[in-house]
Amino acid sequence: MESKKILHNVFQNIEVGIGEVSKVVGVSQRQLRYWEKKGYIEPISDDNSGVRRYNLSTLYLIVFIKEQLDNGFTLAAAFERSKDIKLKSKIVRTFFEHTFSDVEITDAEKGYGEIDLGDFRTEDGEKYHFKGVLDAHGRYVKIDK
DNA sequence: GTTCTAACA
DNA sequence: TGTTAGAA
Repeated sequence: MESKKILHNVFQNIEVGIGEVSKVVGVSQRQLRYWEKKGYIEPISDDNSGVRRYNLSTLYLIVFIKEQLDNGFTLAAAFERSKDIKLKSKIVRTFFEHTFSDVEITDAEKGYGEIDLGDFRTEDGEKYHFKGVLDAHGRYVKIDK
């Protein structure tokens, strides 16, 4: 199997118990159960033991909500913001799908390189090839027609 | 020892 | 929201 898929599988199958989540993220178990009752988070559903397990994406959600809470937002506001972030992330991911196919290192010492961003088209259908460049001049894009 | 629900503070 | 009780 392709290593990319294996990794994806690994991350997809990571499960964390409520105790560990609580300890690591700094959210009480009581809060976690309350958020669940409110419908903001959901444990992995496949087991009927009644013991809560959370997957990676839920863990990210929990961390995000915790951060928002620390920044003074209410729980409801935090959740709304998480939905916003999730949608935006999806848009970005879709747009950049199958890009970043290659990165050429131009200066290993200084950490410079060129990222192949792939082909994009304009509204009119004209195609361009983009490269993201990082060098002594900073970061910019190169466009080839 | 951990996690569960429910209830009280 | 914290904390505790008693059970699983």
